[in-house]
Amino acid sequence: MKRKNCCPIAQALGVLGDKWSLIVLRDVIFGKKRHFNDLLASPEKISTNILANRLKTLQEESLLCCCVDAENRRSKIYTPTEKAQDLVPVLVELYKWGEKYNDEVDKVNNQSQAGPF
Amino acid sequence: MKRKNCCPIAQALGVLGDKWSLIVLRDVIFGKKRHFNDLLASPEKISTNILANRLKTLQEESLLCCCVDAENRRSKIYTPTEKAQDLVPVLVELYKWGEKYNDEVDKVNNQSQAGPF
DNA sequence: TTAATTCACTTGCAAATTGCAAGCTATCTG
DNA sequence: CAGATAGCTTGCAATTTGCAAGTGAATTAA
Repeated sequence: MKRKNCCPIAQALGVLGDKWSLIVLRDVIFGKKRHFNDLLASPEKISTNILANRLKTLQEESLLCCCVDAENRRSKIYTPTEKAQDLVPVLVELYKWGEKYNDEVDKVNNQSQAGPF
Repeated sequence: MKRKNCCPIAQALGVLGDKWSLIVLRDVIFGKKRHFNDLLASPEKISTNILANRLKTLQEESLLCCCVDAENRRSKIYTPTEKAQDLVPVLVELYKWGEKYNDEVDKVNNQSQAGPF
């Protein structure tokens, strides 16, 4: 989605406003995951074609860089750029908000359903 | 997207991780827009069916509440809840990131294209 | 040295979501 | 009563997503 001449929030969402980009960046930045299969293994269960597509677009947006593992040439190493590291405050605020509100939803759900789920 | 038993970032993105939800919230929170047509008029050009759908889901997520305008009964007033107001830090960090990086892209684009765009 | 395994994808296809245009209903204004 | 207006809804094509299976090169195991 092109968002020329828009406010910075809209411009940021043009890159990050989808279901998976920030999950991948979370794993690369906080989880220090570096390989395709590491990222596949996250509990959110991204599928292989979507992950491949996100890795491509995140490289195009200069958020990730990719190099071949010197010790295992079939393996690629994805690392976050400074531009990606600068998303840490966004991820932290999202974390705090999610923690505050979505855990409350879980509490309510848990209260209405007896049993240890 | 259901994200039970996930990290707070994934839970937050389950609600906010799409192209339009945070744009609508930006307009309601910062732009103080309160009516359907105000929200339609944003430069990002959301379409009517998508806006109606977002307003519905944002109400279901307790991010917006809706009441009928007492002075004009065909008009509805959408207001942000405290849960939505608590997204201000997220929006601010997104704004700062977008300002830092996407304006740079504009600069580069403008340099390569002569003329006052 | 050959066979199986692993890594990082790619492909095919069905389902869901998005975007555009048009229409619709209730209310309000002249 | 005739538009105009606010807030949608509907239809439909295009794009995106999600699942499963397959591919090819590199590596490891027998």
